[in-house]
Amino acid sequence: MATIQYWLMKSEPDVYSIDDLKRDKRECWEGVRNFQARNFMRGMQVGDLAIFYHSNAKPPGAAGIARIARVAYPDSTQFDSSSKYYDPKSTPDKPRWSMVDVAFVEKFSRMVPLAELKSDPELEGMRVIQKGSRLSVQPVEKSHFERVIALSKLSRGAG
DNA sequence: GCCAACGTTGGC
DNA sequence: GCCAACGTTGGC
Repeated sequence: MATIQYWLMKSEPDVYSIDDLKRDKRECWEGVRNFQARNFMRGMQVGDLAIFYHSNAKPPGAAGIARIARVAYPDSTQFDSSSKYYDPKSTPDKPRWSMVDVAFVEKFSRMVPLAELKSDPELEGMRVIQKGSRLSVQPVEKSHFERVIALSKLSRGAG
């Protein structure tokens, strides 16, 4: 059995939240328009786990867990001129952008705010807590992934 | 709303 | 290939 990889995927909850994924159970992760983030998605395997992160939220933070349900395939919105994700430089025979499908795993009983991720010594070096980090899809170390889950199970201030 | 960070584009 | 201009992300 292959070792699974761990990821963090950002979404603005006003656009698509962990509650939306809980309702939908499974959804395609459309709209990634950054090459580095796209390349990370192309490295994902079915069964990989991702922290579902709420960006541009009050407060921003880790909101739950999703599982990769389908490996990367062309993002159809890039060919749709009515979509805000339309990319006129992309053609169906040479698609620029990919997406994966993600499935709902869990919504944290307590979302872990970014400020708390930043203040946790065990999460030192995690990409999402670095100043100016804009990457919307990023790999996460297993120890960091497990630590975020552990934090979600603590009541604030406990421990 | 502000603005720092940083990715992309395009002129040269 | 350089780099300035521009657009976007995203915390605060």
